[in-house]
Amino acid sequence: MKKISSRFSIAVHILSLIALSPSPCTSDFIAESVQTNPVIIRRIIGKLKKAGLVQVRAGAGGAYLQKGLDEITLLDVYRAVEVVEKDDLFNFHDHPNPKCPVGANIESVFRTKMLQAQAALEHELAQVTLQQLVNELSEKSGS
Amino acid sequence: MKKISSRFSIAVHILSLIALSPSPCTSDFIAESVQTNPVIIRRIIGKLKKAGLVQVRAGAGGAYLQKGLDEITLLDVYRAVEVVEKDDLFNFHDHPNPKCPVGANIESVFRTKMLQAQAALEHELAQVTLQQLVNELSEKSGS
DNA sequence: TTGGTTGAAACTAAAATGGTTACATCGAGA
DNA sequence: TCTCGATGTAACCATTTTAGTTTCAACCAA
Repeated sequence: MKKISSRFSIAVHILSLIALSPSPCTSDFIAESVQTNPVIIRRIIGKLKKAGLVQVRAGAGGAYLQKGLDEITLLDVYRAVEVVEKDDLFNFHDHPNPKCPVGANIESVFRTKMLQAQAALEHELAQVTLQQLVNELSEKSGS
Repeated sequence: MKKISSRFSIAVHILSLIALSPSPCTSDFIAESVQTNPVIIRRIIGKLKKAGLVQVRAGAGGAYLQKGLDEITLLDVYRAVEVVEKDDLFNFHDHPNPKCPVGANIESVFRTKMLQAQAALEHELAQVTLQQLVNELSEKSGS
């Protein structure tokens, strides 16, 4: 395949950093923790902003959470960074031959199964809030 | 992201075709139902063969199932076509900064959650056998 | 022996990703 | 008000993956 983009993991990293850092989080500061280019960070923050998860102080600099940590789930982040379009994790091959009994019906049958699998994945993501994640992070860095 | 390769859906198509077709399934015949190039089909059949799911008559032509329909799950197929490496659906960004409390620990915390989500997806795939899928296909094409 | 088939290599085109540079714009503080 | 740092984009580039195509040697059954 291809894996799910690292945008997702970077976005989670960014949000955790904003949540835990007392100082204002500029894209430069965040880029140093993620170890990538500040533009990459800004691009992802842009998506998080569009999803209403964070807010950015233009000019002054720094990103801030727009919701409580326990109001943001991993699914929200996953959706925000457009890891996949809704209901579209699995690629289907285009236009099977409709004259063939298998080709004519495989799509709808297979798609149903795939939607179930995808729903299971998303359900799992929806179970985890950033609050839980940050708590675990704090425990680890504390010990 | 990127979506999960259509190899997966094509592989399922191929196996269903083999299961349902009375005549021998050559890559040309299959390619016509899938509506793609025969070489694409052979490449995927090669992977299914490596996974022990099908067997091919070299020279003569035609692919045949090597296991019972109820012994093959969608997870088997998913793994066979190497949709993703094991435990690797989600991409993690490389080398976060270990000097940062978040960067140092985000990977292990996040990865745990991702493995759970991936396990949920794979569990769902493991629930569906080709037998079920073929049954549903038959019902549809019969009606 | 011949014809149809597989298996594999080599190549192409398109798309997605991650990364980089450059720059206009904004806004808070001196 | 001016300046400096930060954001938001656009434009580019290299790499990887995918899907598709052509070509051809090897194989085997009739």
